[in-house]
Amino acid sequence: MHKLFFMTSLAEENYLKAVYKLHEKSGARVSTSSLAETLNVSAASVTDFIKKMSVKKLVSYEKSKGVRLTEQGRAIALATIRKHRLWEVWLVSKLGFRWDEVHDIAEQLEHVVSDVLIDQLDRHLGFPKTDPHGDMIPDSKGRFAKNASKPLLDCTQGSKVKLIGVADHSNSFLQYLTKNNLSLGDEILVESIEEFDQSFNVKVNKKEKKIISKDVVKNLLVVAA
Amino acid sequence: MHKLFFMTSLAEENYLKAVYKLHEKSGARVSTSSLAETLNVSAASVTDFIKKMSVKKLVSYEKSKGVRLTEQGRAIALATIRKHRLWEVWLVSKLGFRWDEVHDIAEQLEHVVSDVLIDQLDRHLGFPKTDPHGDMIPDSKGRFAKNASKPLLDCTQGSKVKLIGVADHSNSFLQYLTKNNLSLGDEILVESIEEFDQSFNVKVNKKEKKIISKDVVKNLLVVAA
DNA sequence: ATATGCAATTAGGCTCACCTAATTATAAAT
DNA sequence: ATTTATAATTAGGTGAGCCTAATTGCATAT
Repeated sequence: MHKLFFMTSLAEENYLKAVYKLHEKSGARVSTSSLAETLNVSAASVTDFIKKMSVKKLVSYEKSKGVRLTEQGRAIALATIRKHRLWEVWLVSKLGFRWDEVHDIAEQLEHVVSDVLIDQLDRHLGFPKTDPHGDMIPDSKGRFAKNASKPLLDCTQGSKVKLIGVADHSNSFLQYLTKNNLSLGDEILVESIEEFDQSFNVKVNKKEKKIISKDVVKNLLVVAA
Repeated sequence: MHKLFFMTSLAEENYLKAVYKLHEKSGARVSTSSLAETLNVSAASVTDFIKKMSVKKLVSYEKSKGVRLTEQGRAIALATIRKHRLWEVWLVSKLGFRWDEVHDIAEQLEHVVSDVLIDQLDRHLGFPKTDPHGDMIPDSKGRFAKNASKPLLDCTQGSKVKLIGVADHSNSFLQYLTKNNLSLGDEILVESIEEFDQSFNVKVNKKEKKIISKDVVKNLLVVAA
C-alpha cells in the first residue's frame, strides 16, 4: 500500500519547530547537539531522524554541517507554531488558564490534525495577532509580522514604553511577573537606572513604582509607548 | 529507569473504549475479532495487545474466552468517552461544526492529557449532559445516567415522542437526517405505520408530515413526549 | 603540522504497535 | 463422535523513534 497523502508525524512537527526556533535565535545552521538538547533526545537520534527528514525534503542537511529548513519544512514549522499559539490564546481567553499554565497543554493540542478546525478556532478567538506571551501568531499562509520590540534593558532613562512580550517563557519567570503585578500592555516609565547593578527604577501604569533587576529587565520586551 | 506514574497510551485508550462500546452492545465478553474489526487492526494484534493490557490489569482476559474491563479499565474508558463527548459539544456549540463533522476531530482531541483542562472545558460548556448526538456525558467520576430512550421502531400508532438520540452515528445517517430536517428535540407523532414495509407516517413538531423508512426509524431514539 | 578536545556520526540494539502465515481451539452440523 | 468451519492464538517479522558505545570529523592551540 502506498501513501496517498504526505502526512507529518508528531515527531517531525517537533523537530521542525525546534529547528525553526533555534535558527531564529542564532541565525545559523542548527547543530544536532542543540536539537538533541531542546528535544531531550540523544544526538545520535537526532542525526538519524534528520537524515530521514532530509530524504523527505523537510530539511536540508550536510553531514557535520548542521540543519536548515526547506520551504516545505518551514511551512510545517510555522503551521505548528500557529496552532500552538492559537490554542494558548484559547486556553487563556476562553478557559481561564493563566499564561504560565498553558504551554504543556498547547504542546499536545498543536498536533491535532485538521485545517478547518484551526481556521474555525482562529475565527472563534477573533483572529488574534499575538498569543498570551506576546508572540506573533502566523496566519493560515504562514505569514506574520516580526514585532518591533526590544528588551527593556536597551532602553535609556526617561523612556516611556509598553510591555508587549517576554523573552523567557519559563514558568518561574512568568510567575514572577504575575506575582509582581506586571502584565502585557502595561506602560513602563524608566525613571532611572542604577549604575552598579543595572537594575531599573520604573513607574508602571503611571502609579506603581518598582525596582526591576537586570535579569528581569533583559527578558521584558517593549515598544515605544 | 522506572515509571513513576501509570500512564495510558493512545492505543490503550482506544482499545478500552472499543471494549466498553462492544460490551454495551452485546452485554457479553468481547471477542478479539470484534475488537479487530472496530479498531481496524488484525486479530493477531488484538490478542497481543490484550495480553499486555491484562498484565497491567486494565482488562481481564482468559485465552479464547473474550475480554472484559476491570474497574480500572472501565474508569479509563469512561474518562475517554467523557473527553470525546465534551470535545464534540465544544466543536458544535462553540466552533459551529455540524454534528456529522465532529467525530474525527474529537477522536484526536480525546487523547490530550490534562484533567484540569477537561474540567475547565466542562465548565466552559455549562456542564452539558449530552453530546450533539444525544449520548450521555459521564461526569468527572465516570458516573452517568442511562437515558431511557428506545428506538422509534418500538413505538405504536398514536405515540407522541421526542427525538433525543441516534443509534447510528455514521456520517451518511446524520446527513440524511439533516437533509430531511430532523433534529434532536423534535416532537414526533406517529400517525400510522405501514403494514408491509414498516415505514412510519409521522408529523414532526405539529406541522411537517413525513414518511420515514424502517431503516431510519430503528435508528431514531425517542422518549415519551 | 600535529595534538587535543569536543561535536557528530555510525553501528548495533531496544520497545511499541502493528503485520502475515501457520497452528490450535471451539462450536455447530452431520 | 467425527467432520467442518470459523475464531483465536502463536511464531516470526517490520518500521518508527529512541538508546549506548565506538568511531570519525573538525576546530583550535601549540
